[in-house]
Amino acid sequence: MREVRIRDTLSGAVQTLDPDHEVGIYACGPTVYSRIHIGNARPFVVFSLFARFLRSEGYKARLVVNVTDINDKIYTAAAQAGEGSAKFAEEMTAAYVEDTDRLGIGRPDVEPKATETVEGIIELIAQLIEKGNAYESGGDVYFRVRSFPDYGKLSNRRPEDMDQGEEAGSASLKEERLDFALWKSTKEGEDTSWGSPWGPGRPAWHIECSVMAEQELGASFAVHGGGSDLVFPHHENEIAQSESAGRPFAHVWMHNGMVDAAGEKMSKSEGNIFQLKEALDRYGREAVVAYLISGHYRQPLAFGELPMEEAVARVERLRNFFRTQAGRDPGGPSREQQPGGSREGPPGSRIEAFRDALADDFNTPRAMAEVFELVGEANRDEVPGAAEAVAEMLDLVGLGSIAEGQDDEHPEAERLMQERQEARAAKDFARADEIRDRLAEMGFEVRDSADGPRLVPRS
RNA sequence: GGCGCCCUGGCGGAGUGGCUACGCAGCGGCCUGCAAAGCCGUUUACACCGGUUCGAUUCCGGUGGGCGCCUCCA
Repeated sequence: MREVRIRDTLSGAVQTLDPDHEVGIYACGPTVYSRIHIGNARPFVVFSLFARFLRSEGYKARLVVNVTDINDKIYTAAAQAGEGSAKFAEEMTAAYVEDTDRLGIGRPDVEPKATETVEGIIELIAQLIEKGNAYESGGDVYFRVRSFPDYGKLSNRRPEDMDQGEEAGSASLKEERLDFALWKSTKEGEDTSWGSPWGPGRPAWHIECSVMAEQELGASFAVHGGGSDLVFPHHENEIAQSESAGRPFAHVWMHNGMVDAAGEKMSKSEGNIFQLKEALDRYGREAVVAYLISGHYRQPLAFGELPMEEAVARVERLRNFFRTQAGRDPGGPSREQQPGGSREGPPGSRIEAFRDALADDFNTPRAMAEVFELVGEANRDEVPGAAEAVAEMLDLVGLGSIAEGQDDEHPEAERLMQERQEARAAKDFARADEIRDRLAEMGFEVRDSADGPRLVPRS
């Protein structure tokens, strides 16, 4: 079991995870008011793979990714679509599950929904009112920011600095403009509503995460994650809510950087979104995952045609590696190598370095460099166990499927390839090339090698 | 205005106080009937100016540029 270090947004320092306790990870999922885009997919991939890595190291990990299915934007989007908001949210949740399923990296352990957490939310709000950290006002409930002295500690800002400018709304029910809503009374045109001590209404934005995190992971858990755009106000407010109620919150805060398009953050309000579904259709799941792990999770990641084509090319290089390895090493002499066996030779030491990189603030690009180092070594000279080692590493980052042979049987193509071999033997190259063109039309590329020709499906 | 992050070879993107990251693309070569795949090579890479140091791309200070958050947002 490796020591795993993560850079913590709250302390600004690198923190080591406690190997003796379950590593509870709560990562903020999407608000389901439209199909998710690649930017939304980044935290899903990062935290899923992080949990997978921890387990492979022998940690007990539990990953919770919520779905926020109560929100102003859902009402708006549902109305535009001419649907009931409950039905609309259900459809968008299903689309989210469908899209993320296609990434092929499994599902989080738990995926709680705000709509199923309302009871616990009301309880927490009541508790905050009782302790003087929140107040009811005209059917709404607000958090009294000044009652929490630590407010601003996560995003490193002082309430005084924020308390500038004019109050936007004229008829605010808040005591102070910094206060934020915990509960909103039902407004005209809103078609879902829950009963509460403050009248019919619904939870506001941040409170659901405080409750869901604690319900699934306990009062004090290891890692809270999400996009860096959530640091303020969302995560700051979660801390305020939970800690004011005397409930210790997350130990480490782990934030992923934004995916941006043409130098600008990709966001629904910017209108520069690229849907995950579209990316999967166009480039394939491996390329999408390979793209998302191509930069360090904390850094911004540029999206575009070029980076995606590069991801496709990387995946293709890996695929070619397995194809030649399969031809070279049919019996698999190193198949008997047990995990944890020899780590001295090239394959073993690469795996060690790969895992070291992931343990060091989940450095996926450094880890992938080890994969490509080994691929290069094994392409140059025979390295026993290389294919297995590369497969093992790729599996850890959700790319294990690349190692699985996908060359389908195709009798007609096989026959043509044989015919071409005969033509080549007879030095009838015109005929051979003609057959190659026909195979190309059928979607196959022919690669000649010392071991004979091979059919490769064109990607 | 406040807080934070970033500026690496043609492009993407790691990293380090002195040692080839890696990937993609181009060019040249090897292999091949041709091609593909693969392999080899590819000419001072670390924004600028100071400082610390035997030595800085790596630490400190400043200048310039970019980005994120401060309002819904992964």
